[in-house]
Amino acid sequence: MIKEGDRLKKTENYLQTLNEPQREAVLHGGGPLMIIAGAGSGKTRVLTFRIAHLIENGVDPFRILSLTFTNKASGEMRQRIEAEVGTEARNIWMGTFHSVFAKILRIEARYLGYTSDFSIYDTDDSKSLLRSIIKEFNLDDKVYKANVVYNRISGAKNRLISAEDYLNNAIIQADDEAAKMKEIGRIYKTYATRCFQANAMDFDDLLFNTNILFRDFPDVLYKYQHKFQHVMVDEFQDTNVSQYLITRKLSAVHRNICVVGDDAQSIYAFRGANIENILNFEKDFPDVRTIKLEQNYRSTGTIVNAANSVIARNKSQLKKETFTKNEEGVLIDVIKAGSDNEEGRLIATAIFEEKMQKALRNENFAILYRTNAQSRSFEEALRKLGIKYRIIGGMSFYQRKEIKDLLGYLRFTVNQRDEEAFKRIINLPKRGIGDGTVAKIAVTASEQQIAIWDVVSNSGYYIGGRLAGPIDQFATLIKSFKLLIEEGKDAYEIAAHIAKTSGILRELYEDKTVEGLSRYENVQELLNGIKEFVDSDANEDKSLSAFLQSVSLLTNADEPDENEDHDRVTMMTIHSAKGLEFRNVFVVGLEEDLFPSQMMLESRQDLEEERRLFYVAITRAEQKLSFSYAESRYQWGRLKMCEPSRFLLEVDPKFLNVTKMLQTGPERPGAESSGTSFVRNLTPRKPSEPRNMVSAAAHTPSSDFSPSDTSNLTEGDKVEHMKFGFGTVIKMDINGTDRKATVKFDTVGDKTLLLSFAKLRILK
DNA sequence: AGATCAGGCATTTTT
DNA sequence: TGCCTGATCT
Repeated sequence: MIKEGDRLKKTENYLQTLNEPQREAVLHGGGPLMIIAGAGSGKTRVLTFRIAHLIENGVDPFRILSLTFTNKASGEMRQRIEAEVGTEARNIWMGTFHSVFAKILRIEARYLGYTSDFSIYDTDDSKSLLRSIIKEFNLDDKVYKANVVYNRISGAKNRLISAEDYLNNAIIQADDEAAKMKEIGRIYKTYATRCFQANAMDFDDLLFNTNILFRDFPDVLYKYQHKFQHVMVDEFQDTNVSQYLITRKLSAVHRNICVVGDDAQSIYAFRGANIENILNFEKDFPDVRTIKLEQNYRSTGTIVNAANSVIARNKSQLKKETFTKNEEGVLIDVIKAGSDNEEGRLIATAIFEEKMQKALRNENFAILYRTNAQSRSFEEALRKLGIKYRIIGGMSFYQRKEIKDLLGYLRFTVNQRDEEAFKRIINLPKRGIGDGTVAKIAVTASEQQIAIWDVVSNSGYYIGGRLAGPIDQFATLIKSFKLLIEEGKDAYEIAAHIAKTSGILRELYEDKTVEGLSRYENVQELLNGIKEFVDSDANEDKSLSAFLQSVSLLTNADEPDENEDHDRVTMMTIHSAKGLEFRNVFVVGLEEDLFPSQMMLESRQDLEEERRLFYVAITRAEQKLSFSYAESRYQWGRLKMCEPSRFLLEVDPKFLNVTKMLQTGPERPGAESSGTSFVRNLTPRKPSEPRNMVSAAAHTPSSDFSPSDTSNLTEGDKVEHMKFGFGTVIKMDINGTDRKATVKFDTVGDKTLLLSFAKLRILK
């Protein structure tokens, strides 16, 4: 326990390390406060100290609500506060909007007609439910695409528009009519009903229902309004209407609301984030104290100024002048590559050299791109140079089939009304219950007006015949799992038992392929994660239900730690890079239509948000920044010629070092070349590949490529390249047979490199 | 019920 | 190009 005297000293100590506006933000006692915090302005330090300061001045941690954007950010902040004030920090209500309000909904579920064991549907579950509704309505799924419908409904929920409101809103109906999707309202309504019947909430419901809860049950609102003496919101620029209304209501009694954000970094409008929230905050709270943190401690002068020169072009923004007292630093390298593959190689080489010259570590570097699909060429290049990397994003651990399968069992064990979990596991592993039978169960349930589980658990009565056997087995299995919950077993004990007993683990264990092994390991990894959850002191509730609630809100930024070595180059989208910083940053793929994204320009016409995204990317760099773009790129297996991005051209040229541009032209179709290769590493085709193909790898003097082929291609076969066409058919002679192949190649200087996969087929 | 195959379609970002 | 879906066969 820290003594009172020590505490005071500590406060004084950290206050001395702050600049004037930072200190004011920390010391601001009550009343609304808005902190506009530029990139790298020590925002997290201020928030941390502010909360620590409140606690040191006698505010009960239980009465502080602190909302952050990611689980990771909240975890880190909690740790830092703990370092200041000790274990009391654990009692702060801190987390993402979704996790905090899921927790509250869990406590108050009965008010809304849910049980506290409600399931949380992830995006996949939601879309799958939508697909089945669209099918049941006999609508054309090419017109009513699950994705589009989902986004429409999600957008409505984020603006607090219920299904009834949606149907009654003339403007929305006219919109849908114009888009030839006038049934969306009906779909929305059925979707909401089905979610409710399934005792399930989707991501948006967690916020939507919290609003309903606070609107319709004043007693509940009263309780939390009085409970939370201080409400803090980080990344305020990325909150949507639904989130904002919750925080406004919660802070209406004590009026101690502190929002922290940077309008220049608002990049989630596509998800309903409303930049107006930050621009209008002063209207909602006329007595707000606004503090601007404008000094950047993170980056060099060049980087800060370049970022400012970009964002200055945006019209809608608050006035703010970010500056730094750091040294000017080096110019921003601009790297021009002929192709995406060359871009990969140039960046990898640049990292390699920089690492050697400056004695840096891999973890000092980050490669930031607009879309996840761009990671491929960098992966290949880094691997070739033996540089370790990690990719954040893409297919999340929790989206893998095997993980969702086991979670499906866990969910259904906790909540037998969970329709999506049911569909997932009813025939897994295969137990002879096909689509037909599942449909029969569903029809019976709706005809008899009973729950699916009632049909399943009494299949002898409702279904009968030979189908009853396997269904009954399934029901017995689930009943035995439910028993474990009633016995009060913890999440790990139950999950481990289910993994074994359900046959999931056995099926994966018997799969000896590389993929099978890795799936098996993933399931083990999930079990480890559950064990950690149960063992952690931070979690009081160790029930399976509590675990499921927490796990469904994890994101790919919260993957289980690959504990091993941390020293890796980080690759991720710019969106995932928010809040992070790296010594050296590469912003890649700066091509028109890619960044700014063509889709964004077509659908939302919002160049400003794209520009803010660029701003976020630039300001991640501490010491050195590089931009790169390719003059041609593979997209959908096709070659595409690219223009440098308008954003790249917007950067004030005095900050740029363009001498690094490589003087090679773009890849051009028709470049002539010839050579000989020998087939090596002949591997059997994967089951998913077409029957008449065999994977093989050949070797050329300059590089590697791997053709796949039909017939009697054997190791040691001589392969002759007659001519290279770029991404076009080339003729080869293998064992006297003519083949056609698609080959990817790259031109560097005057050299032609064969780069990657070629599919060979016999020419007919 | 499950395996196989052909054809269509997609690629923006994520709590 | 490669993945997913739905139709068709066993």
